[in-house]
Amino acid sequence: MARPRTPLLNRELIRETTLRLIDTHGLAAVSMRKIAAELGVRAPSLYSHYANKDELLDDIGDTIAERVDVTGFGTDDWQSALRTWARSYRAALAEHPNMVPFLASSPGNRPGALDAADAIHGGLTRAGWPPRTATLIGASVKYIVVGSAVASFAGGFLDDLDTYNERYPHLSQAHRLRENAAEIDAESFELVLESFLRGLDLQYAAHAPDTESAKRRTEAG
Amino acid sequence: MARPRTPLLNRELIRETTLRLIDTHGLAAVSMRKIAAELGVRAPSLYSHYANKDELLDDIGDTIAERVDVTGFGTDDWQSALRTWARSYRAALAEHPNMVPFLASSPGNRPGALDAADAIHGGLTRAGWPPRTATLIGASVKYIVVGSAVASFAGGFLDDLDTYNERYPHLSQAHRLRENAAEIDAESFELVLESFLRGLDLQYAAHAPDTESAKRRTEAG
DNA sequence: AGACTAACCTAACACTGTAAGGTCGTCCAG
DNA sequence: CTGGACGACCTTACAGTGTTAGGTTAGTCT
Repeated sequence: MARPRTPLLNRELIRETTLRLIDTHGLAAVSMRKIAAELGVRAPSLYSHYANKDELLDDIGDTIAERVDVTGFGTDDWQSALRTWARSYRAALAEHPNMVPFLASSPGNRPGALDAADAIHGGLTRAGWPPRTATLIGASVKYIVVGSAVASFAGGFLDDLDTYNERYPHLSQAHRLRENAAEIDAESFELVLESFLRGLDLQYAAHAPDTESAKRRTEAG
Repeated sequence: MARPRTPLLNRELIRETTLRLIDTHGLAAVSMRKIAAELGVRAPSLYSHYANKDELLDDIGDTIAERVDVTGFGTDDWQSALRTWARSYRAALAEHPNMVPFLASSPGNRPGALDAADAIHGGLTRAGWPPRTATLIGASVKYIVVGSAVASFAGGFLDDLDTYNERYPHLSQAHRLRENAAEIDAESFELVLESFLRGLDLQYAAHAPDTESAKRRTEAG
């Protein structure tokens, strides 16, 4: 075969096929040859559409990052906006857990990420946070989201639970993991996010005293 | 050469050489052949000491994890213990940033991690937290630490800063990154950790009312 | 002394990402 | 309508990967 009448491949098709393979078989098990095979094609043909494997993975990463919602920073109060951002961010990562290691270790300078960072920083400063603090808050929430995705219980924890119950008595209560690991992950994420926001709210009064939240806190204290 | 008079290799030597190579050249650039070359030996010889590459990397991960300090859970109050744990954990990861992607994606069932989890869980329950909540708090702090290591600003962010200043006005203040990226990472980590602990403290009264912290909060409220 | 094991070696396998260059279909300029 | 450029596939091949098999010899144990 040489050039086919109608193209067999395009970026979207390659992207979706690859993501499906990653989701089902894991990141490490996916090679250019296997992607090509799944598409009924030979590996070098993929290079007509992507310069190399990293560019393909980056592109997949971009499509995942598109589902992150930062619109709240234009409309809602800063706490709600952070919540919306964090939850949609976590949901996007949790949808493709096998991509998380790649997303986490690739530098954070994908195009959408900068738009998002700008929206977040703008929203927080408009809400009264000093620019430097806005940067720190943005990084903090990112830590929480990425940490919850990377250090997930669900991402393989204990294989033979029974042996541990004797050796680690304090953990016995925490077990029956694996079945409810996803639940623990979800609850931990909510706990750390909400506790962080509450702790942050206490600090808000000092920075932006002319707001609802600050007033509430001042009256209460 | 066959078997040498005195062994050229041992696990510690291999481990430290490999870690040094990872620290200086990055995880991806380190292969069994390069490790062997650095040791004046051929790659297959390494398999006399480690079953495979993952076992070697796991061993390195264990030595890094040994520097995590969970002794506070036996002596200090729960907040101080969490702080000590989180900071020493972060410091251990920050010492070898190139190992973080591997540590993060490898399952959390290394031997030391279970001892640590047991100590943490035990300390929190003794302090009055319900077992389930203790699990969630442990996971939360882990998220913060791992997230701060993985999503680090210092781990390569912006390459050409100048172009961004025009396109992303809200970020302009956040810049001069790269040079003070490590500083932002450190401050963000402290912010998220301390805010989380403060938010958590508010919740403490409801669970364990007979403690100093709860009393303080009750009197204040 | 003889057997066994340990620690190195060489050679080789299957696999990886990717470069070079061939073939032919499509499209556009003259 | 034709010629050339380009695009999308192909085969072939290269360097590098983790790892296995099997050889050789030094040290250790009976």
